[in-house]
Amino acid sequence: MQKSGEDKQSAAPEYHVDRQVGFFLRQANQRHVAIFASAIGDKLTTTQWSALSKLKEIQPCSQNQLGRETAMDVATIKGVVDRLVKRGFVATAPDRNDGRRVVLSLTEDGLAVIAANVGAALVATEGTLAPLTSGERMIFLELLQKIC
Amino acid sequence: MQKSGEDKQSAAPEYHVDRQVGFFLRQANQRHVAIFASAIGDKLTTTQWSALSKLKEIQPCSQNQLGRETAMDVATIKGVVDRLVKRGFVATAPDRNDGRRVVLSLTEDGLAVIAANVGAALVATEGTLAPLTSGERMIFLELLQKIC
DNA sequence: TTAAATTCATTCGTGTACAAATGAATATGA
DNA sequence: TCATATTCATTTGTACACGAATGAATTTAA
Repeated sequence: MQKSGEDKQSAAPEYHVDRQVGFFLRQANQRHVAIFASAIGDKLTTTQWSALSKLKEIQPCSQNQLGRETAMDVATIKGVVDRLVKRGFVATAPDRNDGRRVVLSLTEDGLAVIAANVGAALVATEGTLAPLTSGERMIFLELLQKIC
Repeated sequence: MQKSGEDKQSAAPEYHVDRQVGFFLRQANQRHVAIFASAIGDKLTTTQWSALSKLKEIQPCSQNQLGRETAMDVATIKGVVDRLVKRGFVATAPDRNDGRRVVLSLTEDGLAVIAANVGAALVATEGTLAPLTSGERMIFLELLQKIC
């Protein structure tokens, strides 16, 4: 007896990696990162841009909190923040009320890079969604959010 | 005069990173990688699985070709293949007709891990798409492919 | 209040991901 | 044929991404 759902004559069940969501998600992300890199003018990565933009919204805040808000691991956000500090976009200071925390804030230069690149960031978003009509974009974004 | 499209009273134009496609794509991919990791039984990453599965389809082939078929950089596919060779899933051999190439093929163990994990890979796909109805899944996959 | 649990930041190790440079081998065209 | 271009694989350097472990600081609950 054959299990239902398998091919007749016990042919190998078909499996194609290149038809799985994961395969597409990885590539879609790769494409967006590439588009973003070519659109942005100050050598900022997508994650660095996320950290800067989010920090502008919620500053001052701790490193781990910024990581949580941007979906980055503690180890990941540390590296990202370190590089932004090194470039002078983010400033760190000890928290008076909590000896564990490092308080992050944007510097003048940090605010300036953000202002200078918001347009490019929007261009990157536009470029990534370019293959879709405006109707498709709305549907896509809605469904994409559901699987986050 | 104000540029059309901006807010009245020269309020700062709104920009939210956490509403951009890139932000969602990164997270969706992260979630899928996590689901895949917990579903798979042999400590295989999503990229390693892609390489193994694709190699089964097109073997024997060169390293760079496998990279192209799986959307991996030459440097990336090298690292992935090296780890698979080290674990005994992939075998390498010099190409008689082309002195530059390294011919890749699956070993017995390689074929075995694939067979042992196809089910888990499908479970991972299912888990990633779980928040969507079957109708939504079809639409989502179609649109996702368009932006790859 | 004090012991246990939690949070914060850091570090280590492994694994993608890609730009750029290199050298060897092959393919192309004048 | 022979110089040019292309392809292949490798290496270096930088940047995410996360598990796991550590130690210090703060919270909590008994």
